[in-house]
Amino acid sequence: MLDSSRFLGHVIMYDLRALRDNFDAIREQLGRRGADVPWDRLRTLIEQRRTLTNQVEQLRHELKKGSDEVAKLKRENQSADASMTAMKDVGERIKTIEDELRAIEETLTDLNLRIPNLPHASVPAGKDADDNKEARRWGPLPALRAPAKSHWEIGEALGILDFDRAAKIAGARFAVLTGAGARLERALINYMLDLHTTQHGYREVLPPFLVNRSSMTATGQLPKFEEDLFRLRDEDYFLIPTAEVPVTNLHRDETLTESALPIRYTAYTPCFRREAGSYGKDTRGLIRLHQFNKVELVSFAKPDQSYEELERLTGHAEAILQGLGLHYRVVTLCTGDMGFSAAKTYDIEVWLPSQSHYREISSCSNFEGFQARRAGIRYKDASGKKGQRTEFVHTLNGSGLAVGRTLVAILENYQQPDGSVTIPDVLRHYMGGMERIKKE
RNA sequence: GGAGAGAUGGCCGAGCGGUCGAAGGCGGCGCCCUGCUAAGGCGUUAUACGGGCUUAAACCCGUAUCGAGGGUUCGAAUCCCUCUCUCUCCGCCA
Repeated sequence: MLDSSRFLGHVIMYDLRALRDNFDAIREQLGRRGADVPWDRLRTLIEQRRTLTNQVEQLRHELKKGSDEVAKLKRENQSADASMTAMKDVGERIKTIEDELRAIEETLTDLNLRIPNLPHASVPAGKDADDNKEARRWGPLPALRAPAKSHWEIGEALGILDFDRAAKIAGARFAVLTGAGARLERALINYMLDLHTTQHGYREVLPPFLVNRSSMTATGQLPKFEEDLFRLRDEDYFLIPTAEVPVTNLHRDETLTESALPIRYTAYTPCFRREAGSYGKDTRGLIRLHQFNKVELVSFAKPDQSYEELERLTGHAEAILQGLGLHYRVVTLCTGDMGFSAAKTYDIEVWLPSQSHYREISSCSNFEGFQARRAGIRYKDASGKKGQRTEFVHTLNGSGLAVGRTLVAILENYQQPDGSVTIPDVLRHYMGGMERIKKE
């Protein structure tokens, strides 16, 4: 099996040739995105690498010729001392240049891995979330018969959410679900997985929740965002921040068969995030936790079909909310608000009555070839005919959905004046027929 | 955790210091033969990067790649070191 520890070698996000040929165009496009890339240094390094590579290849050619000469002379029982001395010198020159080259490639690779993806042409330009464009809304705003309570008020009153004990056993930003709350979370997971596998054509995956450094690098979490991740102290394992990481890496360093595309996976996993830098934000409730559950959708698609696939995948995530009867809207993220690896992203935002706000419950992105290049995921047609190129696939993923936030939306949108919560129809058989959650 | 074995092309498998990008087989592709099929014959069959070239293909030249990274040597698939992974046995464990 191939090992992608070779990341610090030659597999690089931006193909250096493409980067060199389109340097100014890329620089300009990423500038609008707010990328902090040391462009001039990058350009210098690329040129240096090119020069040194040429030199070293020429010398190696010389060395090869010389060594063959030595072999020939020895076979003929002639003295090869002169050639050997000359080649020793060539060998040393090669080594010197190689050392230089190695240092340059190391910095170059590191810089390169920190360059974000190029936004797709259809992405609106903008600085932050305020510049995102609403694409559509679904369903009516819920008409509540009393002032909306927050989900933590509802949940604690019902005895199904316990933040005090979560703080005791773990700390801030953790939650304990009990009784009908725990069951509702489980029901949601099953409902989502069942819908995606039976109606939307995804294959279910249950991946590892810890992954290695290569996997994190492939999907773009590393090297730039290590501080967002939980990492084991004694071994180089990271807790996954999303199932995107293990599931996309399923096909790392593989060449897929063209006719098999698109390949679609869905996975339930817990997700772990340090949430460094979000102090003071969403400190109460289930919205922002160090550990939360998510059902993820991942797709590997042919480049000319990936935007179609993005629409489809987003629709699959929306279908969950529609099934649950929850009002939501879809927004197209602007250049400044997109994640590092994405070329285009739709956020699905569900309505939360207690905040009178839409809150993100899913994020669906097309990464185009960005992750595929880092991860070495290619495809070709299986005919065995000559002349076909193996190309990088496009990868996509989206939450389908964030389970905890879905539970929040249910508690808040289906709360009743008496403090109970009605369970949406589609979940009832997963809840053993329960129709509403009442105080026990 | 302890002891041992191993990693070579799409697959199987040889090679253990030069003539090796790598024998042989299988598979794939092309042509031939054959009424069809089967069998058979001949040939061909890795990838990446750089250059020849102003665009694309073809072709040619160069370099790299035998799990990964370093080292020894004029020369490494072959020798040495480190790491990763796989397998077997023992221990531990859900």
